[in-house]
Amino acid sequence: MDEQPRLMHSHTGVGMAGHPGLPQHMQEGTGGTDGDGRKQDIGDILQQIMTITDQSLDEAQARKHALNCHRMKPALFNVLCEIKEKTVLSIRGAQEEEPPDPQLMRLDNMLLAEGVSGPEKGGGSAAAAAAAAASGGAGADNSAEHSDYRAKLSQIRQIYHTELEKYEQACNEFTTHVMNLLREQSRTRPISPKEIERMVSIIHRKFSSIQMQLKQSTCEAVMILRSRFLDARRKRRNFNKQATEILNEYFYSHLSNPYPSEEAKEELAKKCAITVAQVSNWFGNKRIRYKKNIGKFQEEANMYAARTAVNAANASSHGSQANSPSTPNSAGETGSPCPMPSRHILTVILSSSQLINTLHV
DNA sequence: AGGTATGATTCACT
DNA sequence: AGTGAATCATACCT
Repeated sequence: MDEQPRLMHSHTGVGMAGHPGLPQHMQEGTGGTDGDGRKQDIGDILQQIMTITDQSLDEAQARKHALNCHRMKPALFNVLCEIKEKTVLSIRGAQEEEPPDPQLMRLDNMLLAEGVSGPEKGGGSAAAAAAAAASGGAGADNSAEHSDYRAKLSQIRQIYHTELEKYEQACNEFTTHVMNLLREQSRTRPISPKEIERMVSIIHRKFSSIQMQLKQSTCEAVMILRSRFLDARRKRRNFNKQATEILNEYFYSHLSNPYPSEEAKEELAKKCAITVAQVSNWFGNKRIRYKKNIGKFQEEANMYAARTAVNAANASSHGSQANSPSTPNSAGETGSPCPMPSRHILTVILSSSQLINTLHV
């Protein structure tokens, strides 16, 4: 039992000499007239604590109760809390109150912008709308894709919120559990409310780092979704054969001036089931590629010229109009209807189209 | 796998 | 705003 005075000494030593801000009740104990009596009290308590594990459960329970009711218990408790505060906990204290994490803020902003967090938007995210506008207006095929996009986005949103709720619930449950545990333990070991508070903040920090991971993976999922659904370049599909033929037919029948008017573009777009912007793109590409390599397109040009001629001949023989979009045609177009036998038309048009081709360099 | 075709994008120009 | 030119990124073909 000679360990007891040593313990005593160490506690009083650290608490009083090393820490001038010690509570009044303990300061009195150092040199007061009843100092010996209080020393005796504390020694008594400590001895009871040291031997409590050797006792039977009932005995220990009774002793615990007796200890809790001891008149010196609150004082000892306070001192031990304070010592703990000034030694172990003060080291961790420095890293508290960190500023809001910029990365977390970025993630939050992005989730908000994409419509994952925050209030649900009825018409999809702003990003989706912007992407739709950028890709040349609302095409007929676009709307289907966007509804698919929205469905997938809301799926992500739902998962995100479910997980977030789960984490929050788990965090609250765990915090309550730990707080109860610490409160319970604070009866037998020195745990100050401040320490409980600190523990709670540690738990919250841990859980918020898990939340950050969730946010990060949600952001990644949204990015992948966006790139898959909204980046038109990635989603490039060749126009169907019929659409290409309609466009080519127009192009080669207006080879001298392959610049469809706005109305003509709209008509072509309608016929081909593509957007006006796509028609413009197509003509832009076609003009430049044709000009760059006329030789390569010669055969194609002849083929379409012939086809247009046949159409024209058929149309004239049936007394009806040709089936091509109305356009501001310039003089000398190859596809103008004329009352000639189709065979003659064919040869004339073939040669005229070749002539135009050669002039068009 | 590599080459070619093709639709989209970007930028400069008018 | 419309266009030409260059370029990108994917689809398609061999």
